[in-house]
Amino acid sequence: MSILEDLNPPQRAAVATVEGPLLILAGPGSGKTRVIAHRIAYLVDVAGVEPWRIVAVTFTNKAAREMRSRVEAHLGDGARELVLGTFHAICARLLRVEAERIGLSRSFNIFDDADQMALMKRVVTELGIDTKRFKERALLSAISRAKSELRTAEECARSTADYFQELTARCYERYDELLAENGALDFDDLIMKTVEMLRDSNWIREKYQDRFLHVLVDEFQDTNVAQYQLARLFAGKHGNICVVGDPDQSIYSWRSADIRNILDFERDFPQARIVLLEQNYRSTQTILDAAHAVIAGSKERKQRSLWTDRGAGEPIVAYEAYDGEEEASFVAHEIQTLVDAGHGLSDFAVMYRTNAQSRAIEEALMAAGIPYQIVGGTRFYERREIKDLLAYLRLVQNPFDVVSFTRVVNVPGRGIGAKTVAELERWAKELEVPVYTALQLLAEQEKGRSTTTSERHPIAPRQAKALVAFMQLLDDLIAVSAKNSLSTLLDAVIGRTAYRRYIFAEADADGSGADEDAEERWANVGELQNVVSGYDGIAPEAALIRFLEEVALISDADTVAEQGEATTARVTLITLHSAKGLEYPVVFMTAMEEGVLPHIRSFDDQLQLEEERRLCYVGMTRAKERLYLIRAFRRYGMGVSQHAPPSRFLHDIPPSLVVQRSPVRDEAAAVERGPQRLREAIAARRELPSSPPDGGIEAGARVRHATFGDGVVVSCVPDRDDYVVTIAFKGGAGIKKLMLSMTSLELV
DNA sequence: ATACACGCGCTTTTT
DNA sequence: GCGCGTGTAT
Repeated sequence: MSILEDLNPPQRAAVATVEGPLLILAGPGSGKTRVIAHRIAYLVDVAGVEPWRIVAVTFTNKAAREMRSRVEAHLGDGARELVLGTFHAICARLLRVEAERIGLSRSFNIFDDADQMALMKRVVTELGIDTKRFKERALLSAISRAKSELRTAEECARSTADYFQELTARCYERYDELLAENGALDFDDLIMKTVEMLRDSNWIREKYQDRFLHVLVDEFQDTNVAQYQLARLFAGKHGNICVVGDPDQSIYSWRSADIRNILDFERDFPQARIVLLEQNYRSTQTILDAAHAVIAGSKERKQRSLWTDRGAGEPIVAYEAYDGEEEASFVAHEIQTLVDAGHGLSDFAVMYRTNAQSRAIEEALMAAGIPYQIVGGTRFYERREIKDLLAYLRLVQNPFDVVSFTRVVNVPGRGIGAKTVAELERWAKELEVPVYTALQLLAEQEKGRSTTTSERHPIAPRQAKALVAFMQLLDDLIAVSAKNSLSTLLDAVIGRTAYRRYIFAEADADGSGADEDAEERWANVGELQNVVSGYDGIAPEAALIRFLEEVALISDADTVAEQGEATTARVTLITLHSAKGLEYPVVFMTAMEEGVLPHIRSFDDQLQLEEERRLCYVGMTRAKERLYLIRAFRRYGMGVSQHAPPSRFLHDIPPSLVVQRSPVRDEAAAVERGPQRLREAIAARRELPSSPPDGGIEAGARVRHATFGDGVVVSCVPDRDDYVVTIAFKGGAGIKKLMLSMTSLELV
């Protein structure tokens, strides 16, 4: 039985326990992905289960692709028939198959974040909601939370505890109505509608329960209530449900992920077998010990351990830079040093808490000539030109999509302003028909036909003419789509709208420098044509549906270059959230400061603080060989520069695992930065009270710093919840004065 | 209808 | 320090 051969005993149990419910608690680097792939192969090869009877859910599309290719290694072409994907992708597929039976259009569009916002804007305007007090974002996320707990608008309306909830319920109802009118579903709908479908239709439920003999869910700690219900529904008949997760890596509670699912699983399936994977094959013992020290600070955590036989390895490097800029250049410099020592560029990942932090790192890497890739950030499919063209394609698939309609009805400009659109919408509402239907009526009237059957439209002749032309364009495109490849359709969109001319004409109007921008945007259009050509083998109608679906469900993490992929080697820049599930030989975690990690918005909530801690743990456990924990002494935020105290998580790491470094140790940098620090220290002394503050250190006191050695205090001033102390140190080249955090000092 | 200028609010994390 | 949205001028 070659499938079980190179597995350790718990892994083997996880693979070969075929019948009944199974909970696998898998620590970071414990070979979880491998176990799942082997398990699927085992089910097929040894237990004789047909691949199409297995449904496996992953967290990202990339994980699904990876899983499929791993299973392929065992099963060959049989892997094709597996139902394998994210919850969202699998649900979208099922809903399309069953669409007619549940009163859904088969060509529904999937609304992404921006589409949802656009729709919500309409809702709040319609309902006259004060968006100063109640943000669309907040209302949307309340609705999303409700949907992820399978609560309908009606149910929300029945139990409102305060005004915000009442408002949410009202918005929810209207928002859903608008989605339906637009022939669209949002992300949460994909899950919720599938659950409702399986719950309400005995026939459909039995069909899938009979079909799915085995259900697997990866990253179970990050599923929400609706997703868990769905998994249970799938497994409702045979009860062969296997979930894999790690409560310590639960970092998506803000997206309604619910750790309680793990506890509920044990309750819902009391006979469940539990397997613990605790041997780590990824990191050095030093990295594991440090990560463990951080996560052990978490309350209400079941004691678990993690071990490796890989040896201690390099100590962790803790680096205090002066500011964000210096932090970034340290990263660049360090990467260069390690590259010179033989590392490849793809060995490195720089991780940060917020996307905004990537900027500084990016600039430093660029200046150093180090190639990099940013995961997430401004995504390709969020570029204006791409969204425009996608909106045309979406209109072709579903002309009732008002969000896409308003986006491109006047792009490129064709004399149809907001007022005209509003007029058209009002008329449509009056006739109680969708906007697209109103447009068709208007076109007929303009052609002089059937003026008697409906009320005369209120649009001025010139605008009416423009609208008719737009509808003609749309209808032509729909005709093209019926019997041509996706490429031909996209080319038709670009050609018929003169999109290239539009891009360059817009650049001209803007003035200097914009030409490059236009070139880049046109290149993006070319890239989209490239992507689309990958769908040309598929039948025209199916190709459009599939392409739009895949684009809608694409995620940040999906854009990480896969290992062994034939691209040029690059350093990876990535958020801690997106980094989950990945590993790199060398990891830099930046901005290890109070307010960033943990993030300031989590300060007043114990549960959120715990999640920040887990986020830190996730980041640390990505590292295989070397881990850098970097912070800056002062950092810019919202226009001002402030002193940033070190992250509380750093204090949890035993000092014996860490080597402290700072620019003064790295002498070249010290010479450069010394005078600037001194200037700022003097400036600070002028602005702030100079008397020794309560709880501070008297001027003249002798202190010790881990990096700089012994020194004498020049001044000590309060700065937020710490003191900034200016100290004169005896350095090799005379006396240096530095500003430091008081917490980093020791009195001697 | 389009173009530009100013002011406000804000920044977690994303399928 | 920035992007977005609103308001005003052409």
